[in-house]
Amino acid sequence: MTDEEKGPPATPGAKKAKRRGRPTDRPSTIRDVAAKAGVSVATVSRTLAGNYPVSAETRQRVMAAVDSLHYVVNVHAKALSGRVAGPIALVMHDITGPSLAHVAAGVEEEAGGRGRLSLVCSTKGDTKREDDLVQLMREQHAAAVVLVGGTVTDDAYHRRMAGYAKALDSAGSRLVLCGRPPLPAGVPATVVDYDNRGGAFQATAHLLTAGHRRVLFLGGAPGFSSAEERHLGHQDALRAHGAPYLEELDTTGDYTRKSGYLRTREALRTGVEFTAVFAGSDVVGLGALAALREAGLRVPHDVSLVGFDDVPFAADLTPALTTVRVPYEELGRTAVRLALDREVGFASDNHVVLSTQLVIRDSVRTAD
Amino acid sequence: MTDEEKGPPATPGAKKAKRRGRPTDRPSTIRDVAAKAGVSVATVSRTLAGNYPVSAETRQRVMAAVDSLHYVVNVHAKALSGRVAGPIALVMHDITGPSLAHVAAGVEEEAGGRGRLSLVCSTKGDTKREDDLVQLMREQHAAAVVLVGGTVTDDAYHRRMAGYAKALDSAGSRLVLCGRPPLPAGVPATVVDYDNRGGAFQATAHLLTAGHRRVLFLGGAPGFSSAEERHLGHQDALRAHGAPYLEELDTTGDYTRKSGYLRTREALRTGVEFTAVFAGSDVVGLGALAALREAGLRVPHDVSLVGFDDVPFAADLTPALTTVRVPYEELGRTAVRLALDREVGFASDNHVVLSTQLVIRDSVRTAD
DNA sequence: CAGAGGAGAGAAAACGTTTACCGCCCTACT
DNA sequence: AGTAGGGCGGTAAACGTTTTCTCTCCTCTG
Repeated sequence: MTDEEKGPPATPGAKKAKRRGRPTDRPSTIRDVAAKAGVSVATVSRTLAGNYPVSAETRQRVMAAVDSLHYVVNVHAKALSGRVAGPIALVMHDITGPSLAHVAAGVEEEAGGRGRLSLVCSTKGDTKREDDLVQLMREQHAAAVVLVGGTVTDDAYHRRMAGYAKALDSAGSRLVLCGRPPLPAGVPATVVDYDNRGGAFQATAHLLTAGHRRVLFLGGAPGFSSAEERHLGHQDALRAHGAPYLEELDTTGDYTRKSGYLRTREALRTGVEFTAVFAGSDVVGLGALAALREAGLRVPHDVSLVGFDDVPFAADLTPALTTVRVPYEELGRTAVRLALDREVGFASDNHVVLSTQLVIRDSVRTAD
Repeated sequence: MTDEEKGPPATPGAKKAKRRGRPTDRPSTIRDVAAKAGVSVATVSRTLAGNYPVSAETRQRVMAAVDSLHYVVNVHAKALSGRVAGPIALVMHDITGPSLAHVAAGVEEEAGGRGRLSLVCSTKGDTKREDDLVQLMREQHAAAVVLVGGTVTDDAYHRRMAGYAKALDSAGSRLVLCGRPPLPAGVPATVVDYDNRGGAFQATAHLLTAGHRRVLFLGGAPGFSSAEERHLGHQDALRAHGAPYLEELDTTGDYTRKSGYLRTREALRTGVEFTAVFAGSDVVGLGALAALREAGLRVPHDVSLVGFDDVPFAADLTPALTTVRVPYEELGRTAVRLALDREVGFASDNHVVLSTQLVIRDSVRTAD
């Protein structure tokens, strides 16, 4: 599947060239260098590694040979003899989303800083492909496999993760879940999440403090833990401020612009009253904004709006969107840090929750 | 640097466990499986590869052993014996940018579809780090090293690329440049670019056709080939439509929101006349939009605006931004396709230019 | 019934490194 | 003067696969 032939053996001649003599074709090996420099392979290896005394004159001869032959060490051989650290694998739904891209950047940065390579793969939401990818990363001897992004977190999900965790553990890799709820104790995995509930609480509380009583909630899909946590946070705030919970203001859908647009338009059409909107994600907020504007309503003059995520464009909207910042890059960095510290033998937590923070811009106005 | 010890040898006990007997600790090898199944390693290998007849009963025994030992093949060993295709390396400034993320997605998709792994690394614009990364990828025996994103393309740049190309070639890797100008003939590299000049031509032509005569051009930084091409395209259109070239309308800067904002505000302040703005990139357009709005000007009612790139948020702005679509994902896909086809022995072009396309939305209005 | 041929399996040689073990030669003590 | 020890360098044994030879049975054909 994932390992194909390097190329068809093609002609018998080509095959022979591959097997027999080295006709300028194949990259040179340490043995070629040794021969050219008139030393043993051990000396070449030691010269290159620099962890063993080598006379200046020998070093020079070796280096000259290395240069003239364009020698590069073969990682696979090196890894086989045990001197290469495993890469960090990042498995996500799709790299293109603004928040996921930041997680990826965080992972890449932290991994690179520690001399690790980052492998990225996208699943497009296909569970089967996720299975394959985890298996593949096991073969790659990845130091850590970081799964990131929302999913429905039902029983099947938990069984799947436990399976991944054990399979990876047996191959010496660590499973890290990013932006996902904790796993049962005993599962060999690390979870890095952020405070969805607290963030949502702050968002709604901000609206209520500004005097709004009827807040249209554009929630995420049921079953998704992050969506449910945000929902909970919203309700917490309602309760804390003594605001009524109104079923007609509580909607669910997915985190797309379209869904935000449709739900807002529908609310407007059916005439449910509200003076503010809390969008479960910034993109949903974008849709809401469009629907509001289309209906001739101004933000924040007529209705206030709060988003969630603080994606890059949030600050560039008009009005600049008040939203909840999620430390996506930090999420990625923390994921690899925890996995790697553990690998090196440091104690590290199995479950950390990063805090979120309300960032106030121009899309909320005090209710009259 | 990039290859560190897998972990400090720590205690002598740990070291011994590593070297000597296999105390449930180290992942199991093909030999363990062979022993458990009571067959030779050759048989295990063949069973797993499935490219050689093995009796049903033997197969079953082997599979049982594989399962119970949680065996996974070691890629490094496999690669050493020549059965693993090299990964695709993507080296970019920063994964976080909306357009680069799409290139990355294209690369990942095409690579994944062909059973290749994708390595991503970011340079943060540091040339030294780019050097290191290219060297690293050479060691990794990457099938292709894709460099993407704008840079200043001076002589030093060309020398650097020629050096990379040769170094990679000697290690059996192919250098692919994405969104960069062609290299001199003879350099073993592949270049995939898109039509900056043509796109810019269309953008300005669209404005001129709508009756605008004074178009503020927010160009990119001089020295960047893409910026210069767009500049050329803009001038082509001016000439083609008999519109005057006015120096005070021709600005350069970088492709940031801030730069767009500042330059537009400056133009407004100094009172140079214009009825339309052509922003060299969508983010720059975002800045222009903000400055225009701040000055009480409406888009497109008072001034028209065209961007470049068609980043995801372009369609979500108010007004939805008319812009030039760049096929970023296609760029990524093409890069790996060309590199891989060549590897397999198919002929493939060394230089392809993808076309861009004007997408008309709501930010341009016919001039009175 | 002899011999050809095929199916199934094992032994061992690569693949390209790193490193544990040994040597050798010199220098510097006692 | 004898020898301990340090600086250099070579030999060869891993590391975990794949694959080429072999070899041994069977089965089928003439």
